[in-house]
This record gives sequence, structure tokens and C-alpha cells, in this order.
Amino acid sequence: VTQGKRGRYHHGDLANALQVAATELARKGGPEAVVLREAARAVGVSATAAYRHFDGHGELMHAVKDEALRTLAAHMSEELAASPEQSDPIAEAVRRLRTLGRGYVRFALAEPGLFRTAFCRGGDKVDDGAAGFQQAPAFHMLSRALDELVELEVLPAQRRPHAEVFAWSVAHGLSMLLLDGPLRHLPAEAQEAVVERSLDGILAGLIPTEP
Amino acid sequence: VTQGKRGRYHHGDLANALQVAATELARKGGPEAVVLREAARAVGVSATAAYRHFDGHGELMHAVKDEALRTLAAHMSEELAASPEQSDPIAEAVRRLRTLGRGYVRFALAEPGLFRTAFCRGGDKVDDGAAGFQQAPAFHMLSRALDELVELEVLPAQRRPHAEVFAWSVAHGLSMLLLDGPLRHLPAEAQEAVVERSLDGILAGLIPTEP
DNA sequence: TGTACATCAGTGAACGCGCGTTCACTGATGTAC
DNA sequence: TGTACATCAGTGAACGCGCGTTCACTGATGTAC
Repeated sequence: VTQGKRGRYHHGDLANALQVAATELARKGGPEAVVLREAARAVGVSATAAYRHFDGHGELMHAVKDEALRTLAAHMSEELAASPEQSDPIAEAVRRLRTLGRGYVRFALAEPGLFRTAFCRGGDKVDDGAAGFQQAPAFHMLSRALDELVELEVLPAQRRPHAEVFAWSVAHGLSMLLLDGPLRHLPAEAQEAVVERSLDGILAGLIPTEP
Repeated sequence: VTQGKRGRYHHGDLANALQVAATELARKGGPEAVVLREAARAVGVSATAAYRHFDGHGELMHAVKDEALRTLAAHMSEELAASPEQSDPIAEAVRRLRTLGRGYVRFALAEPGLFRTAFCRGGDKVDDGAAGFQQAPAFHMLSRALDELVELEVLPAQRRPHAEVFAWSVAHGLSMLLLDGPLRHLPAEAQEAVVERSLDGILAGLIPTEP
């Protein structure tokens, strides 16, 4: 695709450009800010042009949600890569689970617009079935960390079923409460304390410990 | 206040009537459905009349959020009263914690419009400080149940701080994931399983158990 | 008990807004011969 | 290599919508004397 030519009639990559612009709107203003006309304006194209590439506002929204979800997963991967690996395999598996959870909440706090958009209502494809979420990259990372804990025999096998949902619920709920909920005015240090305590709760909820 | 006289010029209880109507809109359609003009229409009054009693849409919204929160707390209380009391004090405290959590999630699933409205953005008073949420009735019930567990020495005192936030996060996150999130298409029985497993997680996360 | 008048609680018309979407169109591109 | 023409990817004007809010107003209520 040629590029750089200004003012050319055929954009060449409009679908992509619109999605990028719309995602930027979401980043700055959350799901309500994802406005088809404004994305077109940002790209320098008439609103109508968007209809060549998206079925309408709903489809554009869905594309943005997808990208937000991918960005969340990428952020979690990065945090995983950034924190030092442990030599002890158990400590390493635990570290992964913790880091994944912390990455989730941190992303929510760092990119509230994208996070809200990723989990807002509407803009769903009809065909995503009951278990489609299991293909989500973030979910997959979480599953692998939990499987590892089972293999290392620190997470008892009978606690394995639905463990993802439990861990996910903690991270997600905490994110929402800190972002838009009753915890939204907590000072930064209290926020951190609350996050770490909740991560403790995930681990304690999964890994048996003697009193 | 006299009532029953139809078509009288002075309503007598307009503020209340508008709040009830607006809450009903929220119940049926979530926060976006809370429309000042529609609430006025439902009461049979001009839109302008609402401005005698509310500063505008934001204040009406705030009133609805407050009521939704109170309804959630009431629902949790009811579930508590409905489930049989245990004679063993420890079992009883555990049952309370579990029932509270289950009541929270069940309310979310039974009244999605109110639940979403209770936790939507916007419509906040400026004066609710950093710790205002601790006065919320639902939070208070949760705190009491946790205090009881400490007194009975099943919840170690060093785990007490922020325990509310952890428990709340599980219930809230699970509710959101089931309602609008990736778990939204889970069949009913899988939903129940996931709820119970997550409640297990709350308890295991707080109460030490030997392997 | 009656009357004047301030105050309260409504009315209805109007405004501006920006959205998503449709319509008939036109300029650019690429392919067949 | 040139030309005719189908197709593709844009344009710009227009529509209807319903919202929150403001404005000047009027009917009802209650109080002072």
C-alpha cells in the first residue's frame, strides 16, 4: 500500500485507520466517546466513508473492544516479562499468577478508557458462543499459570475447576471498584495496599496453608 | 399530604414520584434509560417541573443510584433472613458471609438494570469523601460478618485489614463478568457452579485450612 | 371572615446539539480487448 | 499501447431523533391585616 501522498482520494487503509482513531477515542474517553463521525473526522474522511468498511457504529465498536482486550493482554504479558523470574518453580508459578493479577488491575488504572471499553455492554458479535471467552489471550495466560500450580502440586486438583473465574473475579471486581466504584477516591498508597491484599486473597483462596 | 385527587395542579409529592419513576426506568433499562423527560412523562408532568425538585439530570441520577444501592442492601438482608440460622457460631458466621456474597451476585443477575445503575459512572455528589463508602449499608453488613469471624478466631487478625475489599471484589467482579462480561452466556447451572466456587474462594482466602 | 398579595409549583414552546444513517452522486482504479 | 467501461471508495447534503435545559408564563396556596 502506498502512503504519504496527502489528499489522495483513496485512502488505502481506511478500515485500519478508523479503528486506530476510534480506539484512541476510547482510550481518552471510554466507550461513550467512540463516535463514528468523530473517528472519521480524525482520519480526515467523511462519515459516510466509514460505511464502506464497517457495517455501522456497532461493528466499529466491536473492533475497538477487541483491540482493547488485546491491549490488556499485551500489558499483562509485559508486566510478566518485566518482573524477575524466580528459580524455585513454585515461587515462579506463584509470581506469575500474582503478576498477572497485578497487571490486570494496573492496566485498568492506567488506561481506564480502554479498560471500560473492553468490558462495556453492546458491540458483541452474535456468534461468540458460551465459551468463546476461553480463547481470550488474557484468560489463556491465567489458565496456564493455574495448570502449572496444579502440576507442582500446590494447587489441589479438586480446587482447579473454575479457579480462573475466581481469580479473574477478584482482579476484575477490584478494578471496577477502584475505577468507578466506591473505592474510586482511595489515595494511591491505599490503592496499592488493597491490591496486594486482594492478590494475597487469590493465592490463599487457591493454595491451602496450615494456620 | 392529600392524594387521590386526579389532575390537580400541585402534585404534592413530585420529588418522590419522579425518583420512583426514574428508578423504574433504571430497573428496566439500566443507567442509560434514566431520562429526565421520560420520568416526568411517566408521572404525567411537564419536564420542566422536575427542575423544581432536582438540580437537573445529574441530581436525579444520583437519587436513583442511591436507591439502587439501598435496594441491593435490602436484598442481601432478605437473603440473610431467609436462609436458616446455624446453631454453631462459627458455622453461623460463615453462613452469613456466604449468604451476603451470594445475595450480592443474585441481585446483580435478578435486577441487572438496578445493579448497573448502582455502579455506573457519574451522578456522584461532590462531597462523598474517600471513605464515604464505609457508610453504605451493604458494606456495613459485610464488615460485621468479618468482625465476627475474627472474634471467633477463625479469621486471623492479621488478615482482617482490607478483607472487605477482597470479599467485595470477588462478588462484584463475578457479577460484572456474568452480567456484561465474557461469562454472560454461561448457562444457568454453570453460573451457579461458578458462584459457589467463588464463594469457596472467598472463605478459603480468609480462613486458613490445613491441606 | 374577607381580601390583597407574595410565593410556590406547575405549564408549554422553543433552542441547540450531535448523533447514526441514508441518499444520489463522483472521482479513481483496474481490467478486457 | 490505447481506450471503454465496470467497479470500487470516496463525497456532501439531508433526515429524524430525543435529549437536557431555558424562558416567560400562569394557576394554586397560604399568610398578613
